Order: sequence, then C-alpha cells, then structure tokens
Amino acid sequence: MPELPEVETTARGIEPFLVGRDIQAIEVRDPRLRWPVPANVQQACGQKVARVWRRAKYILIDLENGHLLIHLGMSGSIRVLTEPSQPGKHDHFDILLENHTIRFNDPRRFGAFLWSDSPATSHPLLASLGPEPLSDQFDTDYLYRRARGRKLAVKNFIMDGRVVVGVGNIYASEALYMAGIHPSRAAGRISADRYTSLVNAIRDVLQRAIRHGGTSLRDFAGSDGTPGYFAQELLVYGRAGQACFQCSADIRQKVIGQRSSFYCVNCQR
DNA sequence: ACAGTAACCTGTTTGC
DNA sequence: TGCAAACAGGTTACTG
Repeated sequence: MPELPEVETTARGIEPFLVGRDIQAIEVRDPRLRWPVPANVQQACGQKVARVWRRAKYILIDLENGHLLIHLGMSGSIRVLTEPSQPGKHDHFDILLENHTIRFNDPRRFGAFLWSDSPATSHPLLASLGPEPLSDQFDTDYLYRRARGRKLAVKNFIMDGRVVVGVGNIYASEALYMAGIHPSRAAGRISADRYTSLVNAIRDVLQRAIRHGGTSLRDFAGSDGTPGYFAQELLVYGRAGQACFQCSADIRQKVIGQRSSFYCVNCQR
C-alpha cells in the first residue's frame, strides 16, 4: 500500500493518462474520506491537466487554474480504467477523461481528495512539510541540526513529516536497521556520522523500492493478488522472531509511538 | 516547542 | 468452527 514509493509509482502511472488531457467530469459517489470531498473539486472540470507530480505522499494534479490533491491514506489505491466498469464498494470517486477513467478506492477512508486555488505546496496541509528525502536539502547537516535537543525516539523523529516527508512505518524500520541505529534511541543522542548513515539508508531504501515499483503495485497494475516486489527485499519489517541476516539473532518487534517496529538488538544500538 | 496519546475507519489475521 | 480482540502501510488534533 501507500508508502512514498507507491505514491510515486502511482503518480508516474497515471501521469501519461492525464497530462495534456481535459477533465470531462468528476463523479463523487462517496464523499466520506478523511475530510468530506468538497464540492469545489468540480472546478477541475473542463480544464486541461498541466502536470502530475508528488509532494510527500500527496499526488498533485496541476490544472490551468487550480490544483487537485489526492492522498491515499492507509488503504487508498488508484486504477486507470480503459473501459467502463461498475464501481465497487469503496470506489469513492472517478476522474473522467475522454478515453479513460481514473478511479479511487479506499476502504479505510483515511485518504483525501481536495482542491487548492493557490499552488498546492502552499496548501495548509503541505505548507509546513519538511524536505523530500531524495532532495539535496535532506542531508546530514540538516537532520543532525533538527535533532538537537530532541528526546523522542529516532524512529518517530524520522517519521515526522515536518522533519522529512515520505518515511513511513516500513521504511523507517528498514532504514534504521541498515544504519545500525536502535529505533528507540533519542534523536538528539546520535552522532553526525551516524546521521550520515541514516540519510544514506533512507535514500537507498526508498530509491530501491521505487525501482521495484513500490511494495504493492498490484493495486494499480491489475490485481493478481501477489504481494509487491519489494516485500521480498525487506530486511526486518515483518520478520519478528526470524534470524537477523547479519548476526542471526532473533528480530524483535516492539511498539514505538503506536506503531510496530522491527529491529535487531545486536546490530542496532 | 515538545512529547505522548487518541482519533479517524474497515478488513484481515490472530488467539482463545 | 466461531467469535472477539488485535492489528494494518498515515496523519491530524488534542492534551499536558
């Protein structure tokens, strides 16, 4: 489901169907999402799509005037339909193009579909977000500086979107393992050198996951029910009780900040 | 400003 | 087998 690599994959997947095309209609059949889908999304109708891109875990659709924001939440997915089909349960809205339909499905309803008049990055939900993990602004100096004086667990620190965006629960565990840092360690008590490792690990794991098309491309690519490619690459996530690949100790699972975390007590300090 | 927690939902898995 | 509890990839809002 939607971690940054999947949002990226989804955005790239729908882009060619949208850019340069006119939005003919937006059909909202179940507006109950994180926030009720507002009527003003209809302003997109009749407009041509200029750009489709991603910021944090938001998919942004830039129009000639205004912007659509889509968030997949925990369980959202988007499919491109090439021929008409009956909407199913949890299919909340469609974006109708001349030859295709973009269909949004979200059982848990933590997703969002919103409109912004001004550039999407100035929307209240996006305005105070931290840098993209794959951008130059996200480096050792930045992360080390932001961590000064912080006492919360480093795992929660890197999952805070105001610090850096796009690091979800899976990749937080993975990156900390790769960097050899214990997820419960206070963010302010980690050396600059170790933050260098962490920055590299975050970059590396996200890039690799994107290259693999995310962890559950199935949502987008026509479901065959098989888990995504990246699931096989996971080093600690979901491996509680199994042997660490580096030292063979049992991988532990612990709840940190209300989320399951996976780590090796030997390899992570 | 910071840290911790509750809350928003439904579907699937786990445990008795 | 049946049922209830626990859990799931995200984020905001509230509390102290």
